[in-house]
Amino acid sequence: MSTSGRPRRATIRDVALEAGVSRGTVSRVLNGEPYVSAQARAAIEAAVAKVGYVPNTAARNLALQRAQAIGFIVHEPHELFLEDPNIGAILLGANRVVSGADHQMVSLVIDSERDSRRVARYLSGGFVDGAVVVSARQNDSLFGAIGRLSIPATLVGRPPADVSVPWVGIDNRGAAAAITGHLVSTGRRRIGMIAVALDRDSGADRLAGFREALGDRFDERLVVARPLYEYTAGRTAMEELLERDPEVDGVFAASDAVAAGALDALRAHGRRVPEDVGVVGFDDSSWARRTHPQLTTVHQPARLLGERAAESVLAQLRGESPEPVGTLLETHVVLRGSA
Amino acid sequence: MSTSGRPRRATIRDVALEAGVSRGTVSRVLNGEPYVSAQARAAIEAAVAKVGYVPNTAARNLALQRAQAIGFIVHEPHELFLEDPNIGAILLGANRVVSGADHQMVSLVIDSERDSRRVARYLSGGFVDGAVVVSARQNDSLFGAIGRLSIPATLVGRPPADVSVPWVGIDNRGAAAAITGHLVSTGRRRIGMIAVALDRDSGADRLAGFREALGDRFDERLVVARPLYEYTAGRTAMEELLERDPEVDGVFAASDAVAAGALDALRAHGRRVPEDVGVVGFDDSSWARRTHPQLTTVHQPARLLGERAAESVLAQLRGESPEPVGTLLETHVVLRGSA
DNA sequence: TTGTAAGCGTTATCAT
DNA sequence: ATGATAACGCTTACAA
Repeated sequence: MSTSGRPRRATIRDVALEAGVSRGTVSRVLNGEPYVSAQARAAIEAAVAKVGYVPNTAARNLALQRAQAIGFIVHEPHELFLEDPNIGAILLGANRVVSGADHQMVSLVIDSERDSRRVARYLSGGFVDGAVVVSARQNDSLFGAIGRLSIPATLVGRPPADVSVPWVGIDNRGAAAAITGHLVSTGRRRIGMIAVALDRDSGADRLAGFREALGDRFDERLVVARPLYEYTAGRTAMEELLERDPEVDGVFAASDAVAAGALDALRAHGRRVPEDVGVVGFDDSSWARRTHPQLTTVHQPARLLGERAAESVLAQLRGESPEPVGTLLETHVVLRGSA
Repeated sequence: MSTSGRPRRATIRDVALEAGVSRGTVSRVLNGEPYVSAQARAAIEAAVAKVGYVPNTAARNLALQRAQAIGFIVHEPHELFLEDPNIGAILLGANRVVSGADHQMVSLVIDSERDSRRVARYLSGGFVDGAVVVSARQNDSLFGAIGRLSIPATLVGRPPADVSVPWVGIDNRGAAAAITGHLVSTGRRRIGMIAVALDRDSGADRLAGFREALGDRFDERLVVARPLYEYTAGRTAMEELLERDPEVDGVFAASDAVAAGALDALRAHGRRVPEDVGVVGFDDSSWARRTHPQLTTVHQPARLLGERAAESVLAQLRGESPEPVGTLLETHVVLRGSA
């Protein structure tokens, strides 16, 4: 009388038994190696089907010392991971090249200290061979983990000065200066900014570009800051801006989602856009075409950023370019109705 | 003269050597087990730090026969995975309970036959202990894989009749009937529908509910179908509807994103909402509050769906409730300005 | 062409 | 309280 638990999953051993060959031969067939008799191959294939064999990847990874998987790590509140079309496009691009290389991309979202530890643990296994890291904070504990594991990683966005790791990004500062310049050149005199995520390179650099473009005209009372790139942040920040100075006639919002919020706040206060105040955004995300009027904004090649980052990780995996190096991708201003 | 490759990662063995104890003791300390001398513990902790030990999860999973990870599988074009706020909310909910149970959630997106195979392979490893499956098609090859692996899985949405697997969902048909009823009861006479994703239970059921609510008044010329829940689908479908019958005074769009598109198409054709035509959506997603006017729609507890699905998988992992069973969550109509 | 056996890094049982 | 040692399922020399 045997107590039967949940049916054990078939292993190579079972296949070998069934086919009347050794495990080594089974493994060879499974991996499409040459030097196996047609006879053995047929028997093994039949046996695989019969016992319902599926390979155990954990064991395989352990033996092979690799996982055929790349992590896509986002350090961002979950809400934003979903709302932010930029991250989405980056993910899309990365996934395209990762699957093209026949690796599996696994997305991991970090939203707390606990998450951070769990992800570090996850990375430490043979679970992923490398990682694309998005929207890390300037002082992210993740950097420590990645360094310790010495696992190939590439950042999207510029890393803090003291960590050296390959990265791809855009010239946030230059782009911000360019679009602010558009506001200036179209005659706006009292220009404010809704600055966001100043704890990240993107946020800080966009503010720097704004300041640079305005020169003497820069008035720090006209910049209001928010922690996250969100629609509602745009609404409330715009309210605050109008309170501080009802005469503002130009606004640079640090992202399109934020600009959309600003637009609605302006409408609520009876301001016409672009007649009374010109508004510009950043990203050229799907938000930009859904506002009324549509947004003048900075086009950022988000998808391409993802592709490049993934390619960089794969290259590192192949042992190429060991030294960290940053790549800047081009941006450009796209003119629509809002300014 | 030794050729030195990339530095090998430290193992338990290295720690044991360094600390002058056996591997067994190290393992015990690492797993916080009792019955270890303070002395040994201290020595081991020092050694761990010194050699920079990080555990190998693949080996651990192999030995333990579990991965502490749950897959979140979305069968959807990547673009939509990002745009669809519903999926986002489901993911959020699932992730909340998965991380709460100290498991890692890994998201896998299927967008091609090749992806499908790769994901099946991935699942087959010791990589995930179970899976939450979202937006599967009625004849999804994934079902085969999951059945073969006999890995605990729970669907979000009703599975096809011939597969028996636990699921959570909403009464799409009843909800669609209810919101269509609102259109009827507010005096709309020529009511059309923009039906979407008829190859999935949600899409088909919403159409069924619409038909049911209209009874004799149902006119199949007034329903135009689209494959995916997208904003642009709403725009073009609304155009088509206006062409087919310029007199339509009510529209049920199968999702809020689609309704938003319809709204913009109506505006472009000089129709006022809700004066000339009433529009209702489905989901009560973030879209619903960003349109002008805001949408009257069906509230669907997306986040809760994700939580329940994840809980169900965890329960199965604990060996509970072996037999498949479906759960329906409540929805309700929320009235805003669009109808 | 095929079988044998030694790893891969953990955990867990059983002595001690 | 701790040390051996046998799994876990797979790959891969090396022998035959």
